[in-house]
Amino acid sequence: MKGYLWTSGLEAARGEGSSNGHLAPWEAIAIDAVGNVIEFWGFKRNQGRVWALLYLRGEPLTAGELERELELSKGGVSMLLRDLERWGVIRRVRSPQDSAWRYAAETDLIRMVSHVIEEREAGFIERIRADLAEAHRLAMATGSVPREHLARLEKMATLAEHVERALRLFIKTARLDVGGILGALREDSPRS
Amino acid sequence: MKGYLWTSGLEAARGEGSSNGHLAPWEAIAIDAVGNVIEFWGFKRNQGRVWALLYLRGEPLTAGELERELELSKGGVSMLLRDLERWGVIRRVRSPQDSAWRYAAETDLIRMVSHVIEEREAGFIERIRADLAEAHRLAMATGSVPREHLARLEKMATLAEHVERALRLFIKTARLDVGGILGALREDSPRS
DNA sequence: GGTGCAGTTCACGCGGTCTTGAACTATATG
DNA sequence: CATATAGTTCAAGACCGCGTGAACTGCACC
Repeated sequence: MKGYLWTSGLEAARGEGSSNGHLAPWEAIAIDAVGNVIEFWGFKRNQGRVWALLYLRGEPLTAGELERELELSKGGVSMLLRDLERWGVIRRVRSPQDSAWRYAAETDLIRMVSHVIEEREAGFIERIRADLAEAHRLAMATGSVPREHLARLEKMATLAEHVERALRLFIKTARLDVGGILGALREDSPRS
Repeated sequence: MKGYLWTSGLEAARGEGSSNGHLAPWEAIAIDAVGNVIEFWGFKRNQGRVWALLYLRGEPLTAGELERELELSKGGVSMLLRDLERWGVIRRVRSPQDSAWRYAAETDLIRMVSHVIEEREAGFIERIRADLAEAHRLAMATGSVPREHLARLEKMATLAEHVERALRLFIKTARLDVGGILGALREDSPRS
């Protein structure tokens, strides 16, 4: 399994073929670890795995390669790449003579996560607030709602506000904290 | 964390007339809102709903009442109460002459959430770290792994550390922040 | 126009999670 | 001890999201 029709000049230099369709064991482990983290954060596991592979390899890969290495379907890869690109975590690069797109990992995975979570959470909180407000309105309109019941509802709303604040603060600090190591992920010394 | 798109509680409450026991529309909305939050945090939606009803009502309810009001099954209520009680968010109280237990909401919902999340996250991070370490070990043992690949793997590990730190910090601050309003949930001041 | 390949879209099926409902245990009461 | 009611457990099934694979589009080159 050495010769590839589709990888002619570019890869020839790194002859040792580890990419015949299954990952090196250590890669598999690391990639799955990232997949788990990403899943924990509410994304798809395979989104994380795709990013991880691209990042670990360092060089842009084609959709076909991702498909083979990660054992995913064509359609699946397409959708995953779509999402990742829209979120700005991977970059589409046109390869010189090859007719296929290639994808490269951006280093700001975290910024994506925090950004998307921030948006998601914004809409989320928004809805909660709206619902609680509506509940309050209805309760008032009803008229016959005991005073302390209303009071508890109001307290609930303030609780929501506080939780919201805590969440926002977290995202902000996470951004800052992690932002500090963005440089660490970046290729500071491209000596290859 | 799968459903950050739920059908708005506003309509949900109006749809099905009142075949339920006697859950006021405004209660339904507020309760569902809490359920959504709780679900967002990785728990079961109905755990949040149960707590919310108990909290809003202010007085202890029996399992049967919960079953009726929230339209849940007997078995389901049993399991939900079990979890909630173990986490210390509700309290089992013996009622004077009635032969059934009653359950009352504790006010430290958040402490539970942060506590459980903390534990969950601790084990989670632990495993990620172990996985990455293992990947690194394997990669080293393999011998033929390019240096920059190894370097990226290491960077990944440090990223993980930073994320971990950010998470811990979040939980801590959330605890503190929310702790401040525990008093607000308690039965003293009607207004925030 | 035709062939081949890259990429996209989407209905379906699989797998995992939550809920149900019934069988079971526990406890009280006459 | 028989009966009733409260509470628990668990297999079966409802439910839902994800990935698959096939049909489709688009593009390039012959």
